[in-house]
Amino acid sequence: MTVQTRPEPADAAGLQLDAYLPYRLSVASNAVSRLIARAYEDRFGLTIPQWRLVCVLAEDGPMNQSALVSRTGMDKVTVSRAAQGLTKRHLLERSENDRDGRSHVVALSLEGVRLHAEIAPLALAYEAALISGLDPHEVALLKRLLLRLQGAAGVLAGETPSPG
Amino acid sequence: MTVQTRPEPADAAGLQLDAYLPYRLSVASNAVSRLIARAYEDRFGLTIPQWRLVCVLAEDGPMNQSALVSRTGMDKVTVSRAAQGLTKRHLLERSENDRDGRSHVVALSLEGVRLHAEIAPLALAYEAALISGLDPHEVALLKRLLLRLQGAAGVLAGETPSPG
DNA sequence: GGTAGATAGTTGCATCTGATACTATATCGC
DNA sequence: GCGATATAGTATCAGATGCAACTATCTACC
Repeated sequence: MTVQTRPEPADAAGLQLDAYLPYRLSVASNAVSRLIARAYEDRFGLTIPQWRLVCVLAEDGPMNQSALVSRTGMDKVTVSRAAQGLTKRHLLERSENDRDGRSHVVALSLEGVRLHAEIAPLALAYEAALISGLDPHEVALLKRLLLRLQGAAGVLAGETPSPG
Repeated sequence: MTVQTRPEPADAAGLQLDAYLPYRLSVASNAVSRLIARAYEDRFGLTIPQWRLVCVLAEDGPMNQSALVSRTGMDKVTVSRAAQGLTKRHLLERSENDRDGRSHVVALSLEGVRLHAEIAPLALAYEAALISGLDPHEVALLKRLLLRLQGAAGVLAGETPSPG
């Protein structure tokens, strides 16, 4: 019953895992994410979702959680939990939104701003190390292509096309 | 205490999440993975790790699990569980390795080969849809860059540099 | 040839993740 | 204003993931 498939069936001849884009993408992303996640976790006790919230709030200023959801593309549950964790550490502050009793406005605290300023150079250093030796315009193209893939995946999944 | 950070601290000025490569990579990979995972799960009841094992075994023929680990880069626990799931569905067969009592040789069953031949065209169609409209040599470059990033991440994480 | 350390693979556990269900508030239509 | 529906956010549960510990076997060295 066991089959020695050196020569694979004709139908499947075109498929090689190593050259399969979703595979390459996933493996590369996992490697990079693991690296980054470990750095933030070990040195600052931050998860990736938490770090993303900090970044967005530092860039764009206070907003409510649903704005964070659409801004980061993360699940609302993920955002909620990340915000809770950060609030517990007083890196975030949540104030009542008097225009809408359901939502709260989330903002970085002074300490949160300080942490962001501390991590940002490290984050940039990691990026620089990852792309060292690459042509800058190759990097730009890479980012464009990633956005493109993200958009295509969203469309194929039946989402309303938002990115790309 | 709450801080309105429209103009961010100078240190962090260079960091924009949207342009941050690890972020772009993660978001794109998640979007693509979700799409693919759902397709395989819904239509064939396969997880991504299971599908990878099927691919590798179809390409390279029978091998033991540790070979699958190094070939796919997945954790040995992930490989073990994926192999168990596939074996339960009789898509895989495991035979004793008389040269080494610890390991078993894992091979696709006839049914597994059939399933692979059935899914492969779908997998290729997804890839084609994702990259439609892209210049083929851009795609080639993309794959090269992803390998490069994977290798750089591994090196930075202190692994012995294997890929790239 | 027997013991120490390496390797193959599994199990247990702690964590992360996302889908679903739920509460509270807001908005729309009448 | 009042009821139906939508939205903000949280809680709960199921599944995936990976690390660490474990068992079994193999290899090396004395």
